[in-house]
Formats: sequence, C-alpha cells, structure tokens
Amino acid sequence: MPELPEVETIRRELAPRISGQRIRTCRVLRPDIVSYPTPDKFCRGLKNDIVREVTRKAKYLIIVLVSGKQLIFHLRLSGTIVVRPRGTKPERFTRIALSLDNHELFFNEPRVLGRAYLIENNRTAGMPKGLLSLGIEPIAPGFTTQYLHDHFKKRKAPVKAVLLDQHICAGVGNIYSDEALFHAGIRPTRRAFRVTRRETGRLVRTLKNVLKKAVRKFGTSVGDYVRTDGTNGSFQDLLYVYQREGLPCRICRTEIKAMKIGNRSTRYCPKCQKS
DNA sequence: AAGAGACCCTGTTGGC
DNA sequence: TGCCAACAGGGTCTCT
Repeated sequence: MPELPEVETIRRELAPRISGQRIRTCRVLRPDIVSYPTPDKFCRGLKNDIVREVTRKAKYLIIVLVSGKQLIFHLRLSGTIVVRPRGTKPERFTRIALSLDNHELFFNEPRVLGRAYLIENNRTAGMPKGLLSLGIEPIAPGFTTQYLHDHFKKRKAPVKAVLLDQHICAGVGNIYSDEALFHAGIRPTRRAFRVTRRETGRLVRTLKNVLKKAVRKFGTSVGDYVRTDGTNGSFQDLLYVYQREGLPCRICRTEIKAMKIGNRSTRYCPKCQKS
C-alpha cells in the first residue's frame, strides 16, 4: 500500500539513479494503465527526453523531464516501481517499461489500479484531479494542531475517515492513519468534531512521527510494496495495530480489533484507544 | 459542502 | 482438487 513513506522511499532511490538519463524507449504493456494522453502519445512524448529530477506530492511520484514535461505515477493499491540492469526483460506484472541509458525502469502493477500520466510543460490538462486539490502533508511545517483542528471542527465523520481525506491529510493512507490513531490513543470511530484540541495536538505529533520513521525504515512491506531494488522496507516490524487483528496489543496485551470505516478495514486497541 | 456508497481492477485467499 | 465469492483499498464518481 504505497502511501507517503513508500512513495518517498521510491523517490529517494530513483533520483540518483535516473537523473540525467535519457529515455531510449517506452513500452506500454497494458494500455488502460495510461490515463493521459493516449498510450501512443505517451510513449512518443517520452522518447529521447531526459530525466531532470524526481519529486513527489503526497502519494504521487513525479518525474520531471528536461523538456518540462512531467511523468506522473500513482501506485494506488499494488503498484511498484523497480529499476533493473539494462537489457532486463519486463516482468510478470510490468505494465510500462522504460529503457534508460543504463537501466530498465518498470512500473509493475498486478491489479491495474495504478495510473500513469504525461503532462505537458506548464499545463494541467490530463492531471489527476486529486493532485490539484491536495491538502497539507502531515510532515510539512504547515500541518499544525490549528490546521487539523479547524478541519475536525466541521466534520462529523469518523476521525479515521478525515485522516484519509487527501484534501486534508495529503499522503496518509490506511496503514499510517491506523498507526497514528493508536499512538495518539484515539478510537478511529470517534467523530472528528469530538476530538479535543489536546488530542488533535497528539495526533499531529504521532502522524509526523509515524510517517518520518516509516521513511527512515524505507516504508512498510505488506502486500505488494517493495523498494526499487525489489527488497522489502522494514516498518512492518514497528506496526502496533495495522494487520495485527487478533494479536495482543504490544502495550497492554488486549486483543487488537478490526472493523470497517467507510469501506476501509480499520484496526485498533479497545483499551489503549478511548472511544 | 459533506457523507455514504458504488465502482474500478485482478491476484490471492478461504470456504465448501 | 477445483470452483467461486469475498477481499484487498485509494481515488473518483454519483446521489442525497
């Protein structure tokens, strides 16, 4: 589940390896993975361009080219990006294959939910709408108690649902929302407007902590996520509730419970997290 | 504007 | 062993 820390890990690993590299060829092996423009224009638009830098906004990975075009990937549920030695053949779930000067870059996506976009210089045509309406990333200085509390005040949805709202908490997904709520001692079902200012302060702190630590641990490898060399991240060893239902809480030994909030599986400790 | 729910996708898992 | 439904889940869309 690539969320902010996973995409940031990919960005950090990609940047030194592909910056300055020319795109020799592009192959789209699954046309519906290319959201904009057409797969054909996508490939022709990339050919012979050169990677200038690799950036990220929330869960979007953005490869900026020397021409000014932006190659944008959203990994959704199961997308990964791997870099292989030049000449390596596409893999079982490779949907887009880019041949660079010294590497092959594969966008692997078993479930075909992820998307790629090629955006012209200084244009917004074709950009994913979500990218144009992102809130603040919790790791940014602007993500303050005041900011989050102001949003909480006007929302009566469960606090967990508000944490997953990309217009408010950019880059947060299911793993880190559950983990941050646990460390802040807040039950995910609590209505956002009932979260006190003091608790919101704690939540801001735990969100920042959890996301930063996950970046240092190269992300959480549960399910499909791997780093660009195919190896696992290691934050899964530091999870307290995510994917731990039925297991004893690491703090109080109470059994971790699972439930659904807004169609999302949610885990919490009934004792550590006050309702 | 907010909230609820459907839908997209397909590999994996679990039940019978 | 084989079949099939349920499940995973971020983002977008529709409807209220």
